[in-house]
Amino acid sequence: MSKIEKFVESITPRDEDFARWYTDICLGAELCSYSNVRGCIILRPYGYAIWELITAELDRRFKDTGHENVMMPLFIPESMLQKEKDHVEGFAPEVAWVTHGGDERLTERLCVRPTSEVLFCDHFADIIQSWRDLPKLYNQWVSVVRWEKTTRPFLRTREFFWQEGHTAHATEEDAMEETLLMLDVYEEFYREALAIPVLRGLKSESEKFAGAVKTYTVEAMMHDGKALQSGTSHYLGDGFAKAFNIQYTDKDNQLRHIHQTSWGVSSRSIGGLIMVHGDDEGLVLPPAVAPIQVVIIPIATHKEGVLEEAMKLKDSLKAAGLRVFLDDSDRMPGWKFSEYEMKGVPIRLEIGPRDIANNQCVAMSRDNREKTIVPLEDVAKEIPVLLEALHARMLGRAETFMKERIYDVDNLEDFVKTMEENPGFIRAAWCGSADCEAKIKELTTATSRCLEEDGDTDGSVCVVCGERAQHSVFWGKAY
RNA sequence: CGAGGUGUGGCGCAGUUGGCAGCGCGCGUGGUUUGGGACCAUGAGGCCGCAGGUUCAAGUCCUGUCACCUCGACCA
Repeated sequence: MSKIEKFVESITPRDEDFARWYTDICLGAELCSYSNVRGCIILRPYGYAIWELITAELDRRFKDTGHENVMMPLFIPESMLQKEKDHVEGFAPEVAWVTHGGDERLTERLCVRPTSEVLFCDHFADIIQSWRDLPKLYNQWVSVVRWEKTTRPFLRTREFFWQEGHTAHATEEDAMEETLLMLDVYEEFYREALAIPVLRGLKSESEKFAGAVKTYTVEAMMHDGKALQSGTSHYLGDGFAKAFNIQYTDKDNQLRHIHQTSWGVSSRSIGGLIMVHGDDEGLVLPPAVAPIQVVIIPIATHKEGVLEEAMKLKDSLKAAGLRVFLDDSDRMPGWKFSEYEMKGVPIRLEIGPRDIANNQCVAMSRDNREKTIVPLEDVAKEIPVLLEALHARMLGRAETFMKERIYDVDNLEDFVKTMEENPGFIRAAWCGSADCEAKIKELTTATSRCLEEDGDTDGSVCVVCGERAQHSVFWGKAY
């Protein structure tokens, strides 16, 4: 490790200053740039390429589950936003308003969408008449604006990129099924595409989405033990339908309100990727979302045959369906090693005169720095195997990390002490009262992340008040 | 929104009692190099965040303003 350290001076050690380390990676790996627009970032090509892969992974899953993409307007008239009371109250403090068109003051202010529930509702009211029109399974890929006061790249910016799914169903059962299905999709996406394990479960009343009946969440644990709310799926009930008068004629000729869901994952997931997998050398990307899966670094490019062999390698990997990049620039090899480690490229292939003499190349896996000698003729077959193993190690490592940092606690004193001394989550029983939840937040700054699914509360009592417990809850400090 | 911090070539910084705007990295060109961030030579690049003021003279002093960063309260 000491040998490596001196070559990477530009990045702050992770365990010395986590926040600065995070920023160093965002900038150093060229994911984004700060812009001169306050609170907004510029996604650079490498960062955007990751986002494109994330969107592709999610979009495929949405299509596989029967969803269609649409596009709603960027603006919401004030009167439309105000139709659902809880919803407005939740978002009012952080909406941006358009008051002028050209020189003229608008007769009605337009809000820049912070989320699009009301736009979808307005549209659903227009297109839904009969039970035959249901369900409507829509999604959109857009950016939204929330006027945040404190911002950080990817984790909290005033404009961010996301998908928001909005669905309309005939019955509560159908809508609940959809809500949970999309939670499954998110969990599977995080594990299989991002190699990030998540806790999943229901949000408490105080943590749920403004206007929702129930909010489900997937929560990931970052390397510093803090929680990142990584995706949410809401059962909206028929509250929006009543506010917007969205009714359909059922088979029995009765008018009924629809039941709705909404669900979203944002560019914040890139922040999770950094904070779960990154190390002191930089980013570490799981193959599924790595813009470059294999980088080929030729050694001594001026020597006979080196570039030719490197190009052959590139062609055979490309033919095998991999995203591969050959860096034939005149940088020093050592410089390139550091550069692609910073960028988290899963596998580096070195090929030089010595390798060529032996009809081989050297593959290094980014996550554990292990080198494997691969015969040239086996490259197209062996690299996918290495990539698969790398993904499995990343997921396994993150899973172990999280499991080792979930502490079971049964009294308030231990709760406070554990939260102070150990980064991570606490699992503790809770009576369900908002007062007890607030008490924990006041004492520790930790919040309830989610209620444990099938959590066992038999015979246990609330960690705060000692009343009979209703839920087993995961608590943690959150981003 | 509170508290702090920073604005000087692309980036990181220095600039003393006010007196020629500098250094490192990066960048261009030529050459030698190439298995963990090379070296030599030679170049280019600045309205010192912005606006006032004090002064013979302001990067430096005064007033105002803007932007960004970090940490806290609220949020994907």
